Amino acid sequence: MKAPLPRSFYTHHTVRVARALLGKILVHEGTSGRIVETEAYLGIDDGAAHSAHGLTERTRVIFGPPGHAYVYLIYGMYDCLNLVAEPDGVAGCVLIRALEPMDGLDQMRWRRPRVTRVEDLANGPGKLTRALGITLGHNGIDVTRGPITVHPAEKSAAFEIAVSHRIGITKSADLPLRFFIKGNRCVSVNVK
DNA sequence: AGTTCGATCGCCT
DNA sequence: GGCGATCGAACTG
Repeated sequence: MKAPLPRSFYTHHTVRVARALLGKILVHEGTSGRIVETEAYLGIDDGAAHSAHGLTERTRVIFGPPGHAYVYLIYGMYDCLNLVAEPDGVAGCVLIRALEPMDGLDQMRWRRPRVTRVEDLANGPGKLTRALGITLGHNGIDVTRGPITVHPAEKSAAFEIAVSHRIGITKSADLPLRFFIKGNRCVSVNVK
C-alpha cells in the first residue's frame, strides 16, 4: 500500500479534485475500494451544496482545511462521505458516490448481508459508507492521517472519465459535476 | 415550536 | 416505476 495522498492533492479547485479522485483507493480498517464515481459540490454558485447557505455548525468542516472528511446524515438513515477540497477558508467538497470493492469483502458482506453481487456492495453513497463502516463519528477527521485514508492505485490503469449532471438533487440540477469511470460495473446509476 | 424536505435505499407492484 | 422509512438542519412565524 502506497502512502496516503498528501494534503496538497486536495488543495485545488473542487472539480479538479473530484476528477483526480477517480481510480484512487479508499481505505478504512481493513476494507477498501477503488473510487469509480464522484460529485463536486462547489462553494459558490451551487444551490445544491450544503455550504450554499454559508458557514454554520453543520458546514464548518467544508469551509475548513482540505483533506478532511465531511460526513452527514441523509434521509434520516444513511451516512454520506465527502472529502474537503480547496484551501482552508474556501468551501468545496467531493461526494464519494461509488466504489469497486477490493479488500475486506467478508466484512462488507457482514455489514450488508442481503447483498448478493459484489458490485452492489458499494455502488451508492449510502451503501459504501455502510460497507466500509464509515459513520457520522468520522466527521472532521484528517484523511491524510486516518483512520480513513485515500491512496494512489498500486499500478496505474488507463480509464476514460464520463461526465453527467448530479444524482438526486433539485437545485443547480443541470451542472455537469458528476464524474465516473466509463463502463465500470460499480457505478451507481446509468445517467448520461 | 412547528413544518418542510432532502447529495438514499430497498422493498413492493 | 413508486413509495415508505426516519431525523435533523434550516426556515417560518
